[in-house]
Amino acid sequence: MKNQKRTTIYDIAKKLNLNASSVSRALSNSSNVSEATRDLILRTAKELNYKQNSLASNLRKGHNQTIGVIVPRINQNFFADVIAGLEEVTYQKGYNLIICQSNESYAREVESVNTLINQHVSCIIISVSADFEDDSHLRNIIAQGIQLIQFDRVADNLATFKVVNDNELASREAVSHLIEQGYKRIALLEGPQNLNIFKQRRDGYVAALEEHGFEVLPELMIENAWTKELGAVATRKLLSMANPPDAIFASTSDFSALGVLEVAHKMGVVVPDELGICGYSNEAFTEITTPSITTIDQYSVDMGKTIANLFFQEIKSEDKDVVPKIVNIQPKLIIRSSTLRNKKPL
Amino acid sequence: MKNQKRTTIYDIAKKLNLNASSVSRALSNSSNVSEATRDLILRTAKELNYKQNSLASNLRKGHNQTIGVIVPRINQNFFADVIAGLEEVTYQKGYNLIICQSNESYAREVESVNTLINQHVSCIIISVSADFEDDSHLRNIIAQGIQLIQFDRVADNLATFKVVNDNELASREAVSHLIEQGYKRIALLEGPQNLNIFKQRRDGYVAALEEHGFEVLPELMIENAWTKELGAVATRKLLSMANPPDAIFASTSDFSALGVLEVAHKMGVVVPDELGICGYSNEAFTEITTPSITTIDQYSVDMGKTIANLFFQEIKSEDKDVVPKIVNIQPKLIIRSSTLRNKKPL
DNA sequence: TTAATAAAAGCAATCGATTGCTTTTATTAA
DNA sequence: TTAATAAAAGCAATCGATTGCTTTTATTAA
Repeated sequence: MKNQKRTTIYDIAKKLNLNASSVSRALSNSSNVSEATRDLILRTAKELNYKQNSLASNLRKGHNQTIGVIVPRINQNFFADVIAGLEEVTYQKGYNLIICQSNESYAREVESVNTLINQHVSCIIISVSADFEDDSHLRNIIAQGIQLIQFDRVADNLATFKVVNDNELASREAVSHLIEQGYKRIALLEGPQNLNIFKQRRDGYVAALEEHGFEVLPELMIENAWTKELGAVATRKLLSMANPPDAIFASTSDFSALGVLEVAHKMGVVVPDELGICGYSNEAFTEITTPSITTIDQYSVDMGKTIANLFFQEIKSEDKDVVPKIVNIQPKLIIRSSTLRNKKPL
Repeated sequence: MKNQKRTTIYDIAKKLNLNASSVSRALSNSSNVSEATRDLILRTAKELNYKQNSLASNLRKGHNQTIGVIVPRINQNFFADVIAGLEEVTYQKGYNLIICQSNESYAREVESVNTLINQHVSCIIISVSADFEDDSHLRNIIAQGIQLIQFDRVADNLATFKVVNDNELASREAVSHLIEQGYKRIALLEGPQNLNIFKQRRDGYVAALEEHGFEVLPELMIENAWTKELGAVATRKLLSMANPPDAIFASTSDFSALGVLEVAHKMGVVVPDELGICGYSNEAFTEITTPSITTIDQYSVDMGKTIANLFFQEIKSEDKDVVPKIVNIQPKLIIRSSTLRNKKPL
């Protein structure tokens, strides 16, 4: 059973007393084969259970119908959704996806890039790891003549195609909403600032506060409160302050927001009356917590589709050098109970 | 920039006035190259930014360090977790994953199988689609000399390596738990019976009832209540019966269980006092609903690792024909508030 | 019926890396 | 210093499909 020989075009050619080139042409449905021999070849191919060897074909043709994807974690909802969206489109076009996860490790990200270069993929789609250091590996992708599309977490200094969410806008809208609901002291839970998405969310937070004439208070901005646990820790600290915040924007994730909610419950702080909570990502669970959590939808599956379409429609089809382009997807604030309180007169 | 030539071993050989075979041997670190020339070659390779062409290498060597994966949906938590587990192990071994989603369509599953055969992957890991029809495409994988591992949703009649959960046991434990909590009329929400996992869960349900001397009532077994919406519809119907159930086991998914919970809330049925609810899969949200939902953990990430290890340790290493083996993973009943009521004396 | 043209099929090189075998070079033994 | 041996390097075929070019066969025009 093992290592048995597969049927090749030579087997078919031999059986029919033809040349392999005719078999190849018949199978690829190109010209210069008579109707009769084509039929014969196709029938024989089926009979011998012939399957093309894509390795050989791709090697000869000099391109590979494969796209590489590198994400921090495959089983994080946002990335799983993006990948599902990507697959949906690439499948239609007959392309395969090779998927790697960096596990938030820069070293592993670099290794994955190298593997994908070796595989001669025609495009690499990447969202960088949390401990992203420098972009030399990304530059190497371009140097090897492979298309590069960055998404979500992108390296700012590198001019490539990018598909991102307008994190600053979303953040600004979320904070503005909190202000409109009458919250006065709004805390921010932040992610690592070496990732541009978190910088942008902070920028949006600051912009909204300033826009409404609020003071920006460093003591209300907690770095690295990414997970549920860290969100909980940060909340405990914030709510124990002499002058505690009356709203917390967990700009890192909904998981962080969930940590906030649980601590509030435990400390007997009523949400949304005494504390407003806003998360980020529109995870499925935000709809079913008590109260449900206000959050930001990133249209992740659509983002995947957008990325794939960008490749097929704008990058691949062009022979001339294409000008890198940034697609900015408008995220949407989903207002739920955790921030909806009747506005009290001032 | 486009279609530029990459550095090959011939470029290196030419530059150093050597033969390509020496370059190849130096790069693969095999014998018959002097220390001096090896160093020279490695230095030059780095200098010219040489990257191996895996297509050519794999074609020549006759095997491909790639594993194909086909799942119904990439962004369904269970499958995303399994894939993450797979990737974790295959990455360590220098293997790549090509990932396809069937979108629960049999036709697409067949197509994906063919693509992966063409890619000459060394193994295909599959969980079949909901409208699985027959296993000829799977037999074809074997006929082409490619290893096949089925997981979770498997084709029973085909003897291959399989990694599954003991669905019957899990189901029996869940129903037994409900009975122990004093529930008397336990309804079952079922999935399509052409998938063996759902058949097994039904079997476990029936077995538990019979074990405890309960009657099996067909009117309490609702087919095709897979999603949250269908779970809600089924619940509405069940709770409107003259003699409604006092517990619902949503054996299809936690989403279905969530549908049950929401309808119960709306109809003013108190959970767990008047209605016990048990789901399946241990989705993240089951922990944070009110009340939290009793469910079954499938150890999905571990399952992925188990599958990958099976390939590397038992299948790949053996040269003799290996005997297919079924690995049965013990799922775990996670008891939460939705089924915990104080047992009332009969 | 012959010549001109078009269609069909074959030839051979190619994509890039690998590897069994042979030849050349370097090292050790006689 | 020469012969025997070992190490290093080169030669050439190979993996399977593709494709520009040439040759053969079939078709149409003269």
